[in-house]
Amino acid sequence: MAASKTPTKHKRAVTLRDVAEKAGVSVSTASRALTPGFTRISAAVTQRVHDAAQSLDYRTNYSAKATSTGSSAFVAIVVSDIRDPLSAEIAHSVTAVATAHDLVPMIAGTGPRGGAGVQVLRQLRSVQPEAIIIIEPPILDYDTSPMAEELSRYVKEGGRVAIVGDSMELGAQVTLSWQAGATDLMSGLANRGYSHPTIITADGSSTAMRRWRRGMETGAAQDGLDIDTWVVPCSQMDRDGGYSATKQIMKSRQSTDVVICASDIMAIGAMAAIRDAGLTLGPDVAVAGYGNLVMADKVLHPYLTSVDLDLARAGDQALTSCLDPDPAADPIVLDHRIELRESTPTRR
Amino acid sequence: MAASKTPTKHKRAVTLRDVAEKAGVSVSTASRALTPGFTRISAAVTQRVHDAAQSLDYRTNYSAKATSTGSSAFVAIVVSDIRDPLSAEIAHSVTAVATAHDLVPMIAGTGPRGGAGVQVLRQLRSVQPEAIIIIEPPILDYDTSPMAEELSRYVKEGGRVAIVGDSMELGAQVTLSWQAGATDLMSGLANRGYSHPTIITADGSSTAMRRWRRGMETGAAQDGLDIDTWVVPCSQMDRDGGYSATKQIMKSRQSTDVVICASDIMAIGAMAAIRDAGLTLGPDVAVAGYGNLVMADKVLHPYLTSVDLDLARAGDQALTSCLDPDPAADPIVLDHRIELRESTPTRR
DNA sequence: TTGTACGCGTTATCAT
DNA sequence: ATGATAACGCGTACAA
Repeated sequence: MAASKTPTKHKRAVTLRDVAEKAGVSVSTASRALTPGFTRISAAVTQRVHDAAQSLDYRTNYSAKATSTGSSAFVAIVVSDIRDPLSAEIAHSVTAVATAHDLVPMIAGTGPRGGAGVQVLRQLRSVQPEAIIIIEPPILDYDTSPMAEELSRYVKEGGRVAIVGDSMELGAQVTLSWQAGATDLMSGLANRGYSHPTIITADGSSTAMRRWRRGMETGAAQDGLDIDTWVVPCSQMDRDGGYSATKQIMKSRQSTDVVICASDIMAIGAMAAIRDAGLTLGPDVAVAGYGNLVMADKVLHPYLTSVDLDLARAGDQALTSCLDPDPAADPIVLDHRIELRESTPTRR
Repeated sequence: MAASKTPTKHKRAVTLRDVAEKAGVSVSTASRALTPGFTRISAAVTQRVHDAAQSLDYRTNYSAKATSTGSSAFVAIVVSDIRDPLSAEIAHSVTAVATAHDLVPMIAGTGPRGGAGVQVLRQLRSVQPEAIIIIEPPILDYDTSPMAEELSRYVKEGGRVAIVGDSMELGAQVTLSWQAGATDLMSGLANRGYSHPTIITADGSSTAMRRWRRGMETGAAQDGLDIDTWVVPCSQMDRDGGYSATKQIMKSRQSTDVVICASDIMAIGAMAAIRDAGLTLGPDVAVAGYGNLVMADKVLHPYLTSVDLDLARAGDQALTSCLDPDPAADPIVLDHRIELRESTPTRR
């Protein structure tokens, strides 16, 4: 917690004044020559200044620029844990877009259950980034209102905010396709001949999970199917949770012909449970996941039926729409793409 | 590539001047009152200033502070791809330590093959962070000298650098236990009765892979074992690469009793190949991985024999040692822990 | 087209 | 112990 004892005194880096002197012009002329959009300046001088800058290896001092202009060239990305593959995928797309816009991405983590969230946001407010992008995990097991309050202060100061998730009504909203994707997946499975689906979802007040479940129900209703639901605790949305849930499902609901998991990781556990029970994956009981994570893809490729959530566009949309001067009132719902693969073969 | 067209003009946030006015003191007094280490100031004034700051919800402007002091409270983390689980794990530990030191972590990606690395570093140089931490992937399939050159400029300006990896001789060095860990793993397997190991490694000039291979050879020599080596292209260090390599190994080298993969992901593929060949994993042919990734652990827990590389400490070591005023000359080699699990059962 | 002068918010130096 | 004032590096209105 203590501030670092000996803040490094940087040796004076090359400054704009140095460039100006070397080019034989005033500082302001040098500044203008190096500003891309500037026209009223002679080509000769522009060239001289650029040459000087290059030979001195000059870099603009962002801090100074920020104090001068009031805007900072930073974009802050807040995740709960960067190690979470889904968060990482979205964060990656934000960084890519940010870099393309000459913005410097910063990443901060709130820690488990969003514990350090408020502290992190306070720190970020000191940095005055152009925008703060909040990436929420699909399972949100904590209260987001303290963070929302801190964010609203940032907004009052003119900051832009985008939320990838559903918990806060603040700034630009980008939500993954939890509902429509679920409906389409269910329809797709019905088309492949499945009639007794059991879905594994999570308890708690997660909006994403609620939507997912509703989407599944809608899809089932469209095709006149009954749907069995198995609920696991939020903390069990991993391989082990999927494994034990599936094991019990196969004991208690033997008519089940497909297990649909709310995450790919759980689906991996489900597949293991089916194999360990001596059943054949697919013909006996099929498995579908949700999210189409690169990681799961790497592990199981090309095998697990899943729903691609277009995560790469999530970051793009979030950053673009919250930097957009016109505030798009409605939440942006991302696309999805059903990926029917070998884990759910067509049923005769 | 274009700069964002309309840099947001932030409304004037609360400034130190506002706080000073509200507290009825001068700006400099307010500044001192809010600086933790300051003594020569009356308790009453300190209290008034803190109250004013709190009621106005004042936040220090880091940019202004940076222009004034010349040091910036930032730590930059450079990875090639944040989605890589190994990089993410290390980056996570850096962010945790950085936050504890009141430093703001920034993450930037170099893109595939380090393509945007130089550009990113140039941008970071504009930010003048306290330190830049480079996290290299174990398989380095590109030339790092352009980045090294850019980094050396940063160092000349007084910046601190740490490299988690082996490719650059610059700043503080932290290297994962590629060699000793490999030796220990091989010994551990020999103890469990394995006598015909085949290792799957990657070609190219990766230092990490070279060390790993040497470590394996050392371990094998200690126990008087012969070692078979299978080399795959760098680009094939994934599940599919492990799968097809193992398939061919089992055809051509039927005496193999354990396949040791240079990564957990490849090991997952290897396990699938063994099963698909109708063999029993373990008794017929065993499999070991390397890295003990959380991800692989989640997918296979508690199953795959692997070597834990103490990634959580990597970030800590990197940041701490490069901020340390005394430059530790020797590279820091991290610990490892052999995890012998069910995928390599004791052989009778 | 170019230079002068001032402001951004903060810390550091010198008085008092 | 406190306050006035000068820096820090850069952008920019204004003047030339």
